[in-house]
Amino acid sequence: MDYNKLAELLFPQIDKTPEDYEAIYPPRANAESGAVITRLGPSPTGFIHLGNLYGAFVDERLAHQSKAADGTPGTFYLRIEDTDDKRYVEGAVDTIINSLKFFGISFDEGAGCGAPGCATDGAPGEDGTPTDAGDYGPYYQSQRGPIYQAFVKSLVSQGKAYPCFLTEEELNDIRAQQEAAKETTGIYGKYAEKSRNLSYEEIEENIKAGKPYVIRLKSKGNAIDPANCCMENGATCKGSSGNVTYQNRDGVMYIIVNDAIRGEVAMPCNDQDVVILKATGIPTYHFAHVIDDHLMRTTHVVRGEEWLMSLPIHVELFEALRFKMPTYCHTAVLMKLDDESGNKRKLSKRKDPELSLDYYRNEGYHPQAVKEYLLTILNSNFEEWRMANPDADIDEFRFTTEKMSSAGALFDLNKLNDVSKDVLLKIPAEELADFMVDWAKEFKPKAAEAMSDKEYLTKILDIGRHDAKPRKDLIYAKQIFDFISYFYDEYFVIEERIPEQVSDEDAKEILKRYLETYDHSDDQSQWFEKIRTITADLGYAVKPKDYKKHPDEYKGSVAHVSTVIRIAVMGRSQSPDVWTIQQILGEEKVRARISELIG
RNA sequence: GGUCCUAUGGUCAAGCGGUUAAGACACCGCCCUUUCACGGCGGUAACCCGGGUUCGAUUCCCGGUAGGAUCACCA
Repeated sequence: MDYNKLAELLFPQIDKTPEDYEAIYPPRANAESGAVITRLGPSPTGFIHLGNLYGAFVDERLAHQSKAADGTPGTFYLRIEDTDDKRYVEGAVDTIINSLKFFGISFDEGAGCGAPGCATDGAPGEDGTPTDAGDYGPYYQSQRGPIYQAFVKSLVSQGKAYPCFLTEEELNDIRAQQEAAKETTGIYGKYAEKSRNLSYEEIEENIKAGKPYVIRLKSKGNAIDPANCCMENGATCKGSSGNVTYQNRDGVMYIIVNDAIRGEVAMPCNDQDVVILKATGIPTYHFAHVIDDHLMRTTHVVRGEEWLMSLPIHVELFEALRFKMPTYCHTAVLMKLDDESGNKRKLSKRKDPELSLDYYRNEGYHPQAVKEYLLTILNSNFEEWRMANPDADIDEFRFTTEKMSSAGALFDLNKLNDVSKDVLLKIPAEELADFMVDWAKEFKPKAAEAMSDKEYLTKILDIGRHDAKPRKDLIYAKQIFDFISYFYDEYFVIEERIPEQVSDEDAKEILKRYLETYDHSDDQSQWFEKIRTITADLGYAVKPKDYKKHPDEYKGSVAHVSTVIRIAVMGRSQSPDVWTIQQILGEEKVRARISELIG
């Protein structure tokens, strides 16, 4: 078989060679001297979830905390993996960029990153989508067809790949047969022979007949010769961290890959003649990954654990193409405890609203809090670091893949809330006020109206935050609004009953006397002194301990008296310091609310 | 089913041949306190099972078990 002739038959329109593309996309200067190049490769389904954020965060940190010899940081770029045309959703790229930007993650390069001057290609459509930026584009896989095909052509001309005309029915039959015989499914070994052994004439005939076909990799399978591949000509599989070795285990050839998160991972070599180019001329993920990450000069591939099992395919592809392998970082899957089974399971799009990034925006979690929480499950030593450096910027933390857990972490809302309390405490009240209003405008418009007085809102949010032991009761916007809603008349309601120690008559009397003696200009101790007086006059204990010790001698204590006032002014029995609240509320409102209750 | 990954309290996790097996969250109790929150102190609670290796295994090896991942012209 003349493979060159076959390649020409299959790809007559392709005139560029791999060498041409190597020249168009030269190695990156920063990566050459140690900087890390990472990428996010989402498919444009429009759904971006916590797992994406988790991965993106790893990518971003890895790239941006690395530096080349001259101090230039690494590069983090966005590549859209839209080889599956069925899944494209309009506006998805904007959604991805904006969602991540909300969490403080931005790209240096790639799809939709439109920095002026350096764009080498445009985003699809003339609909005003931002243009792409960078010298390694196109950044949409759907636009890279000729590039992939040039490499496939080269593979075919070397006899490393071949066309396959198997129909869907034939494929199904083979699978059924394999399943019945309890064999591994797929096209490999003897199942591949039929297509592998097609003569040039047969192929030509099929093509003339218009039969659809795919291009498959001619896998070396177990027959791969370790002495004669990776180790040879230093620039192939033997990657930057020297991370693939072969090992014969009882006649089965294994690859051992050094994963930056998991350490050494051993798997049998690939023996499947996987599809690399679909009938449409578009590559499969496997092929696109290998070509793109090589040509775009990615140094670290961060992706979910679900890709681990296809690593042997990628290794063989890198080998066949003589590319240097990147360092792989296979992250653990985010898990959740299933309510029904009690088992850990992958967070699911359908069942778990907290998987969606929108959930956090809806509830009004601050992006910093989510980020901080993510880091606590991402790197086991982060919490320790945070305790030692409570005020340091999160980016000062030295993130390492070694400290990442390889087991799936359970998502813990409690922990998020706890982290959030501390994060919000460090954000100035004024900024928090803006955050609240922005959130409300989007999710609770009426509340946004209520909170329109920013000065007032700022004072409210700042209550008790500057003491030696500051309050930490602000967690997320929805919760915060519930927490402070009584400051706004339109949301003020009496939610609780007066304590049972206080009779209705006493309650009225307490409020009456409170109102009579109320002086808005009293300082806190003058104000409380008056409450003590009322307390004693009506037969309640001024010291709660006295009541506790001698419950028979008093009706109740100053705590109960205070609660009555609390309910009158706040509508609830639990709140921060009453005096402070009244100062913010203003005399008019205080008097009005109490009068209202006395009737 | 094949292959791979993982296995320390309810959760996240230190540990990397000898420890009273850290810490954080949650939970419970006490203290502080006019309520709540914060804070302080204390408490309940863990090395999946069975074999080896070793003077000694949570730690190393093998086997089970359990959970997860994956077996497409989807990524």
